[in-house]
Amino acid sequence: MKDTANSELKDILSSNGYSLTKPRLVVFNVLNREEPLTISQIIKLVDGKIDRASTYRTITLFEKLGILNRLSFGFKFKFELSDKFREHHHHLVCLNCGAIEEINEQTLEDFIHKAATKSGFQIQNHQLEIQGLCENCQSS
Amino acid sequence: MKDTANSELKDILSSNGYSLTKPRLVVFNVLNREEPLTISQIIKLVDGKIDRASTYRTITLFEKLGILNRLSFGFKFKFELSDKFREHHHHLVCLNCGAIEEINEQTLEDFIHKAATKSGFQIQNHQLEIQGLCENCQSS
DNA sequence: GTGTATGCAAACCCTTTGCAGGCGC
DNA sequence: GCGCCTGCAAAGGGTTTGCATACAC
Repeated sequence: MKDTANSELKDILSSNGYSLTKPRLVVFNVLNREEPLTISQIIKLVDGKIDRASTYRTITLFEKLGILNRLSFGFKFKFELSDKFREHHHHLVCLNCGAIEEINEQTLEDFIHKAATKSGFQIQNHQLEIQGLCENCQSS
Repeated sequence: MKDTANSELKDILSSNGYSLTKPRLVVFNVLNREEPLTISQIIKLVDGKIDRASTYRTITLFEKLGILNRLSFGFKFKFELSDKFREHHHHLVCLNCGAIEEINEQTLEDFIHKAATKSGFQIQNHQLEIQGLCENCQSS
């Protein structure tokens, strides 16, 4: 699975004229293991291995190539690998404990597409984030 | 309509122990007239009238009091007045010309609530953003 | 070997904070 | 009149950029 992901990454890079370098691999592997991360979390996780500036440049490039998605979590942006590497999904974010749960509902997806198409719009991408209280935090 | 909005604003402020001051009115009026704005757009629009620091403080306060919502638009946050002042809706953002269209579909809302509740989650808020091409830009 | 990517360091910009004076109630 | 709010200016962080060296192909 990991190997598949790495060769997929290499394909995307080289078909766009970029090479697979150490910083790019390091950032990719961090994102491949963890839940959505803020830039500063990514910088901390790769600290000592690669320079901050390279981390920023890599994230910018990955976003341009559609390798990762930028999500808004409350008042911060977080990044996670795109649908090319992970199944398409949305997030339930608990406002109390910060837990992040994924939801994946085909009927919901269909509805979103239907609603947008109705306005003559041609969908390329969408994000849905839901905030509230998870089951554990409702009782407290 | 504008007057209604202004008195509604005053109510929210005073019932929370805050007063209606010039900077707060200026920022509110800018948001009441325009489509979603980034912080730097807001700062530019109120430049000369109020200080940057006050703009930041006002936006922070408004967000805390639920007067405005923070939205993620691509790689920036934008702000617009909350459901208290505008009907609840979502956005269709054109990736080519940047046009922002609003959609408002009750069935979609119901579906989002149903999908989240299924996981035992108690919804408090949600955001949906859809990117693609608007009707005009599809032909070019 | 050639051209791109990295690391380093400095510059830049956005945002926050402390404080004295001014304004809302 | 009292206490909160603003403007100013400075500090603090996060992000970007230029350039010489190192690496990928």
